[in-house]
Amino acid sequence: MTTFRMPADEAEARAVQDALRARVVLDEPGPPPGTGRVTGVDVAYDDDRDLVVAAAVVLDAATLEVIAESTAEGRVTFPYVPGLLAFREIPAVLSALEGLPVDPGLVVCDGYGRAHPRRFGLASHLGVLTGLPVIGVAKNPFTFRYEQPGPRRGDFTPLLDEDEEVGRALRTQDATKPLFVSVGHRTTLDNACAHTLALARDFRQPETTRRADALCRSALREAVAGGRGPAQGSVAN
DNA sequence: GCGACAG
DNA sequence: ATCTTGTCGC
Repeated sequence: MTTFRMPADEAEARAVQDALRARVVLDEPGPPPGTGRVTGVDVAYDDDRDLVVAAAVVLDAATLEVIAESTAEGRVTFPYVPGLLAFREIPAVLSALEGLPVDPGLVVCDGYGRAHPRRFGLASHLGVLTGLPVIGVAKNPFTFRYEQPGPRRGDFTPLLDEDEEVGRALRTQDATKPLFVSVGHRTTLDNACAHTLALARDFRQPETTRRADALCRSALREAVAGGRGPAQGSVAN
């Protein structure tokens, strides 16, 4: 596990991305969908109180039942800058992952992996730092181009930066807006899409993202209501 | 120079 | 991400 260093400014952050990009592993297929564990991570903010709360929720990949969950509070240490989201989210996400009592298996995060201006989005960064297989599932296409996929669940089209396929626009439910899937670390794009579809069995968003989103939001509300400073907690089933 | 821009 | 009422629908 590589240690995270907070860059002093945006130029340094971009340099870090350029340096770490070489460590991304793209020639492993990753774990097969429907087996082992899958973990969703997400982050909620209260910028006024300078508070950030991350959540990690581990699911059984076959049943989508919750196996374990963990939250971590922290202080906001980096602004939101398009292309530099990882520096805002990763410190709290790493803390939440470290609080888990079990191995996370495949990690699913909100945002991008290779679908990034420097091919090193949040999912890639998190993968390199933890060594875990990671995929990125985003709700919008950022700056990339794509053709509208077919109307049915499972239909997809390439997400393009110029002529390069950096991800896919994937329809996870009939007649809903597509999600944007890209590889983070130690997975292939085919496998990342297969996992996303398996996890989006009942809703447009993957179950991992839904659970992590709900957990970090409620943990943030509790932190604000209790007026507490940064704390951490986890539970297992 | 201006606008667009994951969460 | 976050600020927010009512409202359509299962």
